[in-house]
Amino acid sequence: MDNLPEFKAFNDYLRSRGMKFSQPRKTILKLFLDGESHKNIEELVLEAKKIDSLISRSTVYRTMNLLVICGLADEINFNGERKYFETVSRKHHHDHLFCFQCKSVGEFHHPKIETLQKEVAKKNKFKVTSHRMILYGICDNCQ
Amino acid sequence: MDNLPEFKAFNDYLRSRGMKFSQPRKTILKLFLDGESHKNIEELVLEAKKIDSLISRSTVYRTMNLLVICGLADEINFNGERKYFETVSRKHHHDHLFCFQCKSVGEFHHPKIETLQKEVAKKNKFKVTSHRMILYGICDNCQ
DNA sequence: TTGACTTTGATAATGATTTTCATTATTATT
DNA sequence: AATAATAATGAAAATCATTATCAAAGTCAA
Repeated sequence: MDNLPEFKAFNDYLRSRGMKFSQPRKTILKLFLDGESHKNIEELVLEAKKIDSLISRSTVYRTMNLLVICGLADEINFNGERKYFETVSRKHHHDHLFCFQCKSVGEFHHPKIETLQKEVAKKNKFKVTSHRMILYGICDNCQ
Repeated sequence: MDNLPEFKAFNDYLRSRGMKFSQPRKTILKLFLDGESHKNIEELVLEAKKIDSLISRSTVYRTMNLLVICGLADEINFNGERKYFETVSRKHHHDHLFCFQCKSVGEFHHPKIETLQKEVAKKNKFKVTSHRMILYGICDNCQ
């Protein structure tokens, strides 16, 4: 588990600024990487408490913020809903399908759309640093 | 001013459920329709107070929520930033360019992308009710 | 003018997130 | 080991945007 590239990356990041890769941080990183690829704080807190009931909500927030800062996690705001985190490193870029019914988050990737986005950016002389595309609706299961 | 279609629509909506098209509501609707096409609550409150210093933040929130419910306003969440409102009725659908520097909001429309989105939805058996696409970065001016 | 509404502003409540702070852990140095 | 320096933690308080509450004021038909 500890030999995943994210463990090394987070460890490096922390060490490089005199911070520690503590046990709570390891637990939270592990949970973040495992299972469902989109988790919100509430889910992470619940899972963390199952493993170590002493881990506090504060620490989950703090750790997730660190992961975002050091580029290992991405925040996504689905309209209105509470914010979600997803892993950055292991996946290629993708966009989202958000189901209003079951709140599940699907993913898709469409290279042609990416190309057209770049075209749009160029036409508007806009320097894109990131982009986000979300289709809202009802997923196959919920229909 | 009062003969804009939005005034008629809001008036109809309110009357139809025994509500009043009060002066504060008129002022807020006017501000919402005027000028910048993307405004957040803070901007609306400031502008409203300039016109009528008695208008409260509560009334701005309440009125904007009514406008969203009756379909005259749309809420957009740019990642992290506070939520923005935009007019629904007068514009065709479009997507957004959000500048991190000056927080300005540009718009674009690309029919081909829309087509590809529908294609993606179909492939995933996902029933789309709305979608949102935002390019984040630095606008022409700020570069 | 009365009575039955609706609207309003001020204020309190809420919910998610961040900050504070006293305590506990970790680590390097003696 | 003991110590000192610094970081991490949990609990609780603070913050921020938003929503709900409520008493007072406004509207309007009968």
